[in-house]
Amino acid sequence: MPRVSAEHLERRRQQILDAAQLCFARKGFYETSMQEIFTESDLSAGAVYRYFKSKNEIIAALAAETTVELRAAMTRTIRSDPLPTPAQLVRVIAEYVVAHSGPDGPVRLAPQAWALALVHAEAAEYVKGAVVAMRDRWTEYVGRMVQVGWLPADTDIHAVTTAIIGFMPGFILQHLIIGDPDPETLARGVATLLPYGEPAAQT
Amino acid sequence: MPRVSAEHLERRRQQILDAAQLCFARKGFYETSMQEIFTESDLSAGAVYRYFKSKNEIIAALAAETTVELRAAMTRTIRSDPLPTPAQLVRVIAEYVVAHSGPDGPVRLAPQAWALALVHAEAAEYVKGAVVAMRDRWTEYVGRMVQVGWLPADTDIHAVTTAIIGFMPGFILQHLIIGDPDPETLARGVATLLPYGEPAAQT
Amino acid sequence: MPRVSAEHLERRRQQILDAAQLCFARKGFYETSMQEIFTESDLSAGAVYRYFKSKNEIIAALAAETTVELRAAMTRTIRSDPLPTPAQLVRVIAEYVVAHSGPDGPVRLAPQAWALALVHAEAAEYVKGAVVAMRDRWTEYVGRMVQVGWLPADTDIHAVTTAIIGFMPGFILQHLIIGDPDPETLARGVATLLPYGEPAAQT
Amino acid sequence: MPRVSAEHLERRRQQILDAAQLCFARKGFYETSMQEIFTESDLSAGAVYRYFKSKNEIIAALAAETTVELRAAMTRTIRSDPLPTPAQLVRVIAEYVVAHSGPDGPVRLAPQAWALALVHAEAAEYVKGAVVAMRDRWTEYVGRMVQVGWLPADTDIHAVTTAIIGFMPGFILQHLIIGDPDPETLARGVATLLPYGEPAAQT
DNA sequence: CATGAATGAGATTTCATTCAT
DNA sequence: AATGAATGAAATCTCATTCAT
Repeated sequence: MPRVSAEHLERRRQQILDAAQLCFARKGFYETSMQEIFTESDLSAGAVYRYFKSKNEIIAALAAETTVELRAAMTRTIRSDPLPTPAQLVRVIAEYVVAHSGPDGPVRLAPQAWALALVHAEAAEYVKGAVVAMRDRWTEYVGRMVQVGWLPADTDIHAVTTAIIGFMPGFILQHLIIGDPDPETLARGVATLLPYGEPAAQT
Repeated sequence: MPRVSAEHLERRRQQILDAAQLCFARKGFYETSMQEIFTESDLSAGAVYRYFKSKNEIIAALAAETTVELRAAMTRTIRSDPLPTPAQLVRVIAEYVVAHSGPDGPVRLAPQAWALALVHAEAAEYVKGAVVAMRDRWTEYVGRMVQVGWLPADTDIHAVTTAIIGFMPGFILQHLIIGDPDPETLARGVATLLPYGEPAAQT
Repeated sequence: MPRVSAEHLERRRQQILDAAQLCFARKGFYETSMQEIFTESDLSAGAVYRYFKSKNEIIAALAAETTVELRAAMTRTIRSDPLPTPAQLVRVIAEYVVAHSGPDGPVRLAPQAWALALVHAEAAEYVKGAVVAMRDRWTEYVGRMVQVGWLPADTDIHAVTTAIIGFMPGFILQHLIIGDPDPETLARGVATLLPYGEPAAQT
Repeated sequence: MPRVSAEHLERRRQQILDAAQLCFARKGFYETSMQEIFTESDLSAGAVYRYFKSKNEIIAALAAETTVELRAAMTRTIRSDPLPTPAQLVRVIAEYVVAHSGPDGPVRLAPQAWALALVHAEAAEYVKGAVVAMRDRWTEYVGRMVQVGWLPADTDIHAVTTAIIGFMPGFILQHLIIGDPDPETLARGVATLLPYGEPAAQT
């Protein structure tokens, strides 16, 4: 069926990425064979290889695409008015994480991408890109914390970002590995530590 | 009536684990072949397989052992007197991380172990064990924060632990993937957020 | 009632053969993919397969056609008057070889066709046909050598042909593989061995 | 069965090369799959790959080894006393060729190696080496032809070598592709062309 | 106890060919 | 007539593991 539309091509690409994401979330990059991706995507080997030159290229495309949505959610949240408290922000994030951490969920790819970055020079590049992009959102947020007076005017924004960003991987790992914490708990903990804007905090 | 002493056996085991740790830190669990472990350990295939039934068993043994030292450092620190501030504590941790993040360093195994846990049911067990053990240290620390009055008496210790523990994976990932942050910066950021015990904090 | 003219069909066929010849000369029959032929010929897969049933059919068509031109050159030369000396004849051949041995040149197909003939029964047929046709020219030439008295009247023409024909593959292989000999050198060597008609030969 | 002797290793290597030679002679380099070599050699994939890093390495080893014997035969012949006539020399060669041209014979590798050299840069190196080594024997022979007075003292030995060497590939190709000529015929043809030392030649 | 040669299933990728549009 | 997306068999090579010596 040649002469197909650009949409058709894009749909196929997405079909492959969707299948790969499910497989990778379930079994990881290494233990997922290409054969499983063929099966899951209902496509033949040749078809998949028409859209992606290699397994690594699929991984790269997924890594690039996966964090986009989470970043967008963060951007929306930190730009809302009034500025959300840290507890409110991490709650949004944590809820996103919980919602996308099912057995097939894309959040499960994050730790795998981090691990891959340590071992694969090319992967390191794009994973780093995704992490830096995410950190930029946090930097923006910390900047606004200063603006609203929650942090002193002379705050080292970079330093605070370095610290505060940890809430996110901290929650992801606890949720995925231990399983227990819920957004509510995390938000309560953050509210205790950083009681900005709380009614009667830090007497 | 063993021909060789128990020490000998233990020495061999450690020799293999040391070699494996170097290899895994460099290339990851999957891209390290057993052959590389044989070479790095100066042992033959048969010898290695006498001490470990499979590659997975080596991975398991390493994943179980890797965080031992870091946990010990944490325990020492949080039990020291007077109680270190959060900034002081994360600085100790971050310095340990930096010191053990070289191309061969055991800290590089941590993200790989996290990823493995998501994909391998058996691994999930012992990685979870290590993470829980680590979290127990943080729980102890948060408890002491309440004791010294940095946090209210009615603090939800579990919730605060869930939040504060994030500083550690946050720093590990930033350091390993982006490369830039140093313990000094992290400590400054934490001190800004949690200025307990700081000379002239939060006027 | 064909929609397109016979010329059109023939033109397409030739377009494909030309492209294939370039590809095969560069990379050989096996390492040339059909895709490369599609690209080189600016035709689609479907189009090429309309004119040739298979890759083997393209190879066959080319192998059959490649030596046509060289045979024609030989025919012209050996029928010229006066009869060229062996040295003169091989010089003509060698010059043709050199002129058509560029990275794309059709002469590069000859050794590949010889190799193919050893391995592929069908190919063996038409390669043999081409070789026999070429040998017929040499037989004709040797016959004329006898006629002009360079060889005894009772010469075993078949035997001499068997021997003298070797100058051609000898030169082709040396030229393609080693690269050095030039027509001049070959002609001088042949003139030394077979000094018929040379001004002051073989005192 | 570790700790095996060097002979054992050498035997295995040869076992693989022997199997490969049979396969390649029958089906050619490209149409022989590694699986066929495994089967023919009664070895597993892993075993073969312990001795040769790749299929190309097997081809290379064979190409290097195959002409050794023929070269040795030539050397013996051209150094014998009295100096053989060209007809005698080519007869020896042709007999060797016929004896080793069976369906499995190593001579069948020669045209394949020539073709490979045109297409594979690395192969070009060692095939060229083999061809040059062979040509060196002919150069030596032509030198001796001059010494015994069959050729003038001022003969361009290189040029004559370039020409005379052709008898060999000429016979190989005719024998393998057409099938008919026998050493006897070739020798008669050469004797007619180059009647040195013949009882009553060239009246 | 130690060795390391051997196994063989399985991984990724390619490619000639087909056929719906 | 032409397109080119899709097929799926097959190819090369790797690697955890075993066991005769």
